[in-house]
Amino acid sequence: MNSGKRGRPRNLETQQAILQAAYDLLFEIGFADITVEKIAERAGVSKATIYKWWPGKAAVVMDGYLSAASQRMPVPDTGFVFDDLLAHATNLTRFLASAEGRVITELIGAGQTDAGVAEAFRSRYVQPRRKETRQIIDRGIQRGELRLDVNPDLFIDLLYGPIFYRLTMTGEELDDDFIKNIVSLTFQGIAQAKP
Amino acid sequence: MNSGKRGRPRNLETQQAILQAAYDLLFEIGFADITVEKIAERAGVSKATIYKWWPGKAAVVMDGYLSAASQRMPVPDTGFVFDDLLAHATNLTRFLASAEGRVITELIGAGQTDAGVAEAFRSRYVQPRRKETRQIIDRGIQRGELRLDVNPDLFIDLLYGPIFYRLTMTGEELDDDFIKNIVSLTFQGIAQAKP
Amino acid sequence: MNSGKRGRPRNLETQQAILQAAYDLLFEIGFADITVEKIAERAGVSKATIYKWWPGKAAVVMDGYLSAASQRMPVPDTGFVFDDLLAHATNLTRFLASAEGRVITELIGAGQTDAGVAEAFRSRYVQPRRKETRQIIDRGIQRGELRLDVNPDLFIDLLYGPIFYRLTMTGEELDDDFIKNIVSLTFQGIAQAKP
Amino acid sequence: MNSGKRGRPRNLETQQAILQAAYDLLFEIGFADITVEKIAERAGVSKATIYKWWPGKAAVVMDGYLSAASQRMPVPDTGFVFDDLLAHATNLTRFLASAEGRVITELIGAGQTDAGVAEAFRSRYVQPRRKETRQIIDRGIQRGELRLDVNPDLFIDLLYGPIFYRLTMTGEELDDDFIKNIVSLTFQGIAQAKP
DNA sequence: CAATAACCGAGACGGTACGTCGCGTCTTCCC
DNA sequence: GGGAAGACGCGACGTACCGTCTCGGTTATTG
Repeated sequence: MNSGKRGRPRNLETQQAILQAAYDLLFEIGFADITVEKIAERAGVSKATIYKWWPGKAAVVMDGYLSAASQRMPVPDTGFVFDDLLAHATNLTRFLASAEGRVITELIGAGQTDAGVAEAFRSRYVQPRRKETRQIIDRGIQRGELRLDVNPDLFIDLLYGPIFYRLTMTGEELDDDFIKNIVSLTFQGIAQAKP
Repeated sequence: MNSGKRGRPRNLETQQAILQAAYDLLFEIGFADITVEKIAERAGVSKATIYKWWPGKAAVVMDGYLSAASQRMPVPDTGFVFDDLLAHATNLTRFLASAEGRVITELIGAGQTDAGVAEAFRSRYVQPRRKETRQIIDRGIQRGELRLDVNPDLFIDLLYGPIFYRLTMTGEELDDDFIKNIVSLTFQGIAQAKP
Repeated sequence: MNSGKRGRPRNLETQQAILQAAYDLLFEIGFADITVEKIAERAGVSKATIYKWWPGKAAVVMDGYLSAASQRMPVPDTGFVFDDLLAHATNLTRFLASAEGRVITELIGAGQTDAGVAEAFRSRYVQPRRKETRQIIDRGIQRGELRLDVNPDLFIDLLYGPIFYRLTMTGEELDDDFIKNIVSLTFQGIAQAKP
Repeated sequence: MNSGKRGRPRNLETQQAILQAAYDLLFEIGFADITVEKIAERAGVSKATIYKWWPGKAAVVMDGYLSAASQRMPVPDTGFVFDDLLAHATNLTRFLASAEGRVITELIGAGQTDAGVAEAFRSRYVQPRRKETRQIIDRGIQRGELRLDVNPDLFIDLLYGPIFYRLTMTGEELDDDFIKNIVSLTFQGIAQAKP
């Protein structure tokens, strides 16, 4: 077993060059046109090295995106859930409407036929984002602004769901108006009924 | 004068054999493992014939699914929007939880990197389903059970969104309980406020 | 079964381009440095096409050599076995001392670890050459110039053996003198003549 | 003062383990399937160590064979050249007909495209064997049993040549009968005896 | 009812990428 | 300072599909 430090150590720069190359190509030519060979060439690395650490193109590219795109979305805190959620959803949507949107979309697509990729996307992208939203929601619950009788994770499904549904299925525009309507509608459901 | 109908006409059976083969393979080996060659072999058809009528594998398979899977979901009509929507959404979810779920999922995935496929999926799958739901919703509006101040298409986004979000992104189970909660929550938003 | 003529027929030029490319490379860069990829590139052909018709590099190259190098050695007929054999062996040796020598040598080498290649070399190179020599020998036997009590194929082993032994094992020069001595000795034997 | 022996000295056992591993593999899987990695693994040695002392696989394997296979063939001395040569050639042939035959054959093959290997084979295998035979022949010459007018090295070519010719080129069986005939013919010549 | 044109199965082909293997080199740690 | 462990660039392997292209043969419509 090699739990010690025998042998030539893995070159960190090499790994990062690979991830960076994958990330760049993702924006330049898109997921479908990426090949392991192109990644290797751009990273100045041999194909074999890539296959040593990742099972295939989808895995490298996903890892490349996930490693680079750690720029956290700011989690607003205005004192009101509604405003917080609206701001957060608007941020997300603008992000998705930019070049990143196509990329995210392709990654989701890749996940539909590759369980490993899907798992990575879930644990490193979806769940963290949900955690952020959970903060906002938990604050709202503590303040008594939101229902107490329903699992709050459902609130997130209700909010994020329509956004990604448009993004991946109907292809309709994700504009600020849409978000405002979604949040409002969602709210009039989840808001504590006034006495 | 050549009024457009010279020569041997296109053999309908051939086309259907291709679509059927594509459809069958979709369930047997999944979208990712399908190849044009396999479709051709199973249909007893030459590859060239397939390429004559479709631009590539994704298109044939999507067409194969869409042509075969025209079994309409029954549109319930109980006299109450809530019950209708709950029944409809439950039907859909059970359908998606079956073997069809994986297939639909793969098709959505394919659409993320293939505009033609996405377009076909939208116009022949998504929009028709939405039309069905529109009927339910329109009846609800006419009966005064639903808000009048919001574009009713958003109701559909709100309802369908979370379902496909779970299906394609979080991978969490789609059980009857989940649907019931989603519909209820959605409703307390879109329902006409009691006086 | 495809005993008929269905499908696009095999392109003869393609096959010949492959064999020609293999043959040329054999002289230009030598057997060891040939790769299937280089043959494919030079022949303007895809690797897959080569692998469709030959099991690997050794087979194509051997076939390429054997197909091109059909230039028969003239079979001399002077009326005397000794002169005929001397002339024939001298021709062969001069041939082997030219650029062809290295090539033949490499092909023999390849045959040592590849049964298919060895078989091809035997049936298409070795045996035909032996047939030629058999003619000379048979004429000698009929004329009563050679022993009748021994299998004449052994004569060929005795004559060709030392030539290829030098070529492949000792590496010593193959000059006309050597051949003259070999033929003479073969004829007269190495034993001291009884007085 | 550094009297030449600083640091850990080269481990002789390591070298021998490498040669032994190469030798064993030669018989187990054959020359073609040997890789430096397999030798290293079997010898419990790192690849780099092998490359430190040999230029490549062919060299190690050849060295491995040559180092291990030093079991000299007994040089018979009956008082008659013919009997001595017949016995010696028969011994050799039986050796070549055993498992060693394939191995020798593969080594000869390797030598055809690798000058270093060929050189090693010649100086450490071919020449020593020839020296042995030279002894027999020299005794025969001194006894007046063999011609004095010809370079005696040619006798060896004449004798060994046909054996290796069969082994490497025609692939025909090397049985005792063949050897007997070859030796006899070599002695008496193929020419019809003059009356 | 024959000519005509399109259809179609079989399958060869040039390409591109795949994922793997072995080479020979290099780096780090351990003895 | 020798040597194992093992990462790495490189180059070739043999395979799989792609999409295209002949072929030979078929089949309906039209003149």
